[in-house]
Amino acid sequence: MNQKKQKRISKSEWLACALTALERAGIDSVRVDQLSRQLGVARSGFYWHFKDRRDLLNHMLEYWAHEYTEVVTSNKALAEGPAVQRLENIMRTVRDFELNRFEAAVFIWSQTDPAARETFNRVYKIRLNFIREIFNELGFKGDEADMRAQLFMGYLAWEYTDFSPQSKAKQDRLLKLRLRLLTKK
Amino acid sequence: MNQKKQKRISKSEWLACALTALERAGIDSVRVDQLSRQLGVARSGFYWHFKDRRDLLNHMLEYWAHEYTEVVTSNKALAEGPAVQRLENIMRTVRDFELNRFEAAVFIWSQTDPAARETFNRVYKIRLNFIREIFNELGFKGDEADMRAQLFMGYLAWEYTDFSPQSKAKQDRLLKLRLRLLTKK
DNA sequence: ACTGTTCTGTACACAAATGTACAGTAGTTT
DNA sequence: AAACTACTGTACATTTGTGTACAGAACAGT
Repeated sequence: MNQKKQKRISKSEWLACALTALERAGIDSVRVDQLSRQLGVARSGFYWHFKDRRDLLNHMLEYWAHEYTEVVTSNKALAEGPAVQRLENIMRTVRDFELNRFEAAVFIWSQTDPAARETFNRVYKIRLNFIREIFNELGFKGDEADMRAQLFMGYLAWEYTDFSPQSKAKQDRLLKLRLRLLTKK
Repeated sequence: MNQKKQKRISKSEWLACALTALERAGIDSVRVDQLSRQLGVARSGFYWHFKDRRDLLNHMLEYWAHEYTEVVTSNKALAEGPAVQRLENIMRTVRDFELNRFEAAVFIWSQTDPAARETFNRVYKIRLNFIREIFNELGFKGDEADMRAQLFMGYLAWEYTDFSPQSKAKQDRLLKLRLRLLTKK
């Protein structure tokens, strides 16, 4: 009955908890102290998994760069079909899996942390090239392709703020309209 | 020679310093302690101007809502001319005065602070209505107007991240192209 | 020169976060 | 069952930040 089951928190659980804090309140709120309290364990366990707080931050960057970019740019399923269809798939994937939920936090983070800045810039180059490539395929070249890729990316990054909450049905209609406009000659 | 001129820091200087910190590293980095060190004075002066840290935060919200929204929505100069011209003026004003420099920080702030959330939502409704109105004038109605206003706003908010640094000349060409696309029937 | 207002420095009490040391417990492998 | 790995709790030293108390300097108006 009263077997005192000891809580055991794995490395990835510490990471997940840290990422949630990052999303909610920015990198400065990612505190070892608070994470341990949220997980209901003592702080010391943290230092078994990570050398120190900095070590955790580096792991977070690595995770973000991989899970929130390569998942799109290296997804076979998203590389098939006609160009317009691929753009739509990307829009839906980002929305459905909330792949943009760390954008603002990581951007702000990148303004003061050189490591974050390096990762952020690298990831954004990859993403932008990836999208521009598709617009090139659609026949847009030079400035015209750059403009559309940036508009597409910029909107996608900011969309998560949900600045204008609306029904799923309406979201869907707007997505379609947006796609049509962005690919219009 | 050695007249010890005492530094005197006004309320608005504390505010400005706090806003810079907000922009650079988010609301959690706005620390009375650090502000005082950056200003080169003791912490105590702060408590003459503000009741406590919370009081400062409220002033920051008020300042942001006013200076970074009403300055656009209540600007007579921006309310003149044909609709397309007005959109271009807004785009240029936002870019030239960097009116979007607090967007990410305030958004993240709004996720944990009810007061910030209230201000953020209020400001975004005003902005969105303001822009949609112009698209309505251009003949876009319903979903079509909503989509364009959101795309316009979303991009504008995210543009400041400067995720793809480019020459002034190119920025200008892209702005023109973007305006044409967003207002295309 | 006098007076009140505006602002600053020093000192104190307290809370929150970091990192280290070390002993110990819970599973896993041999 | 012994040994090993993976983890946890308690305790401690240090740093950083908040807010209060209070004495006093700088300035503006009379």
